[in-house]
Amino acid sequence: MMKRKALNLCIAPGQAAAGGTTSSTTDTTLTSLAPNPKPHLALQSLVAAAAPTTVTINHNPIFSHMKFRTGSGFLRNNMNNTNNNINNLDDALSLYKQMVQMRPLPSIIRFNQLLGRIVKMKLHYFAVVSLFRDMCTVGIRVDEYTLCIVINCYCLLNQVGLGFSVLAGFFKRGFTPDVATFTALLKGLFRQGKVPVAQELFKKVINEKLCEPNHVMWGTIIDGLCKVGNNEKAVEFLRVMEKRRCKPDVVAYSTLIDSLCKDKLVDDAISLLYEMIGKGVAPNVVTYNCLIQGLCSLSKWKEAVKLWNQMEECNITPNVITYNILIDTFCKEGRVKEAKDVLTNMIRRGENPNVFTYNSLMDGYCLLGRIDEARRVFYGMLTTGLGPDVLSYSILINGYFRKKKMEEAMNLFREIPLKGLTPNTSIYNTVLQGLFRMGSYVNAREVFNEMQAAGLQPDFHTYCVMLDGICKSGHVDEALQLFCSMEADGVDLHLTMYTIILDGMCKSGRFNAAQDMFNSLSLKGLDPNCVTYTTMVNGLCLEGLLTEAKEFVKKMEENGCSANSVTYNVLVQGLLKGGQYDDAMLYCEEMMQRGMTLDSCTFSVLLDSFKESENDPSLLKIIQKYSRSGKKSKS
DNA sequence: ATAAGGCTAA
Repeated sequence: MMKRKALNLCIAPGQAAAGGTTSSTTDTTLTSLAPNPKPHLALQSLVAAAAPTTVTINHNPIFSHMKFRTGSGFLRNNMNNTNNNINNLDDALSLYKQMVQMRPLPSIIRFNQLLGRIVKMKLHYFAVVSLFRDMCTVGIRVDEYTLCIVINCYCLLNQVGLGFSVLAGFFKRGFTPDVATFTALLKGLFRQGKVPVAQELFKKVINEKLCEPNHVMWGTIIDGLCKVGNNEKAVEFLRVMEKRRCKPDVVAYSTLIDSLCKDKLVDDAISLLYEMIGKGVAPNVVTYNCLIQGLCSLSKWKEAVKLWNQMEECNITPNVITYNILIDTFCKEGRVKEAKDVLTNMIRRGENPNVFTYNSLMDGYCLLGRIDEARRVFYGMLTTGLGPDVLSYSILINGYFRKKKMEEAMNLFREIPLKGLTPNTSIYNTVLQGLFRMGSYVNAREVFNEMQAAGLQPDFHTYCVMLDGICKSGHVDEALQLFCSMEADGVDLHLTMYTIILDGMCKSGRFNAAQDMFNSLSLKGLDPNCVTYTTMVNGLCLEGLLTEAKEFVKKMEENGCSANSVTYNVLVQGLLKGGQYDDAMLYCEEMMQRGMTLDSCTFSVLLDSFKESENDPSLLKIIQKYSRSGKKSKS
């Protein structure tokens, strides 16, 4: 218990890193051996630029559930073998505890290995920071590697400002930050969108010769530029790299290829593939995975299969990810049969399916309404030694809700904690949406409260599902209450949320209130989008204000927001219901010119109006036109 | 022989 106190360190803003001080950089012991004798001076302005406006670190009670395994052979077995058998945080912490008590202390390398191991778990970056702090307190002499690991963790926690404060620890200890250090910082800056600071840091690295950039650093910059959505700049960097000694490697090309694919520029991505091959850089599985994923997400899976074959010809072995991409794509296209063929193929070739594989398959079955088969996959996972994860539950629960089988869905939901899994916000969102769709308003409210009681913060989706569900179950005033309390809680009120509320108001006869709210949007700095406008057009139609509705459509186009098929359908329905058949016909013609079609709802309103109007000729014209075009598109 | 870059699901 005593030791735990030493471990249970939550970072306070002022003493963020590197043993406490952040500004005592007056170390003069740096010798001329270093490329730049005073890098800290060069970096001072950047430290300020990268600093967060407010420093907040979530208090992570990682040690509160820490269970020490005692009296077993576990720790002894791990003494000589740091890297193996450490599969979870508890194991790592136990080992750490054992290590700090050893005399003499294990070398810093062993500690670094342990920290690195925790980083690779991808979940416990803050634990690494805490352990580092403890190491400093206990008096273990950390080295450059340790500090670099900590910087990386801060960056992964989106706390690049704190990462920079670790730099002070470098200077204090007489270490010189190297290319790995700066690379980690650059990654952190890009992750938080601080592109100008990243650029400045890179400039300084070059101009002041803080280190020699290598492949990893260039790769990080290219990835960073891609991730902030600046492909052009990333290409520029690639071109600069081509002219330098440090030529782009597979990673640099693949990064860019992936980014192009994600922006649907698959053709450009493929050109880049051939370009790299032409320059003698051999693509690898990752390169092909990016391209196959890019093609698949555009539903061009036949071309994806071509690339797959090309890849095989080059003797590049597909990995789990490659198989999963194909399986997932086939499932999403409703081709579970093909997906299963890929699965069989993959097992035959000795690649083990993982949870992703089975989740995709389950999703495919659910999409086809074949819930029993989905369930069989779910339980089949257990027999292969894999455990369903929270996403597996979410998929199956969603499937049951689609089948309107609320009880099965909720039983599964209740099972999650019993299996040692922790429900996350996303699964709560699934359940809430399902419950609302079932009209189970009371249960949904309960689950919403339960979620907050469990310490889960509702996210954007949660709020949208709640607001929409409450409105659609006829409790608009309550939705407004929730909306107000969200505002009071400082929730960032997104346009979508306003649109949901506006829709609720319009559909419940509170049009004037809706109009007031709509007019107030610009004061809040929100620009209505097409959905918002359409919601209001619908509101006007419901009020019988058809002239205003037509003007509204004109107005939205003037505001640079072009009406889509939904807008027109809403307007046409309104006109039909209001008996303005000639106008309805005009708008239908406009729709045809724009390549839009009447949805089934509008069409049935059209037929109703036709009957009611005792065969109005304008309506007959529309019906004929659409029947004809319907036949044409079928043939 | 301990640190830094690319690909799967939502």
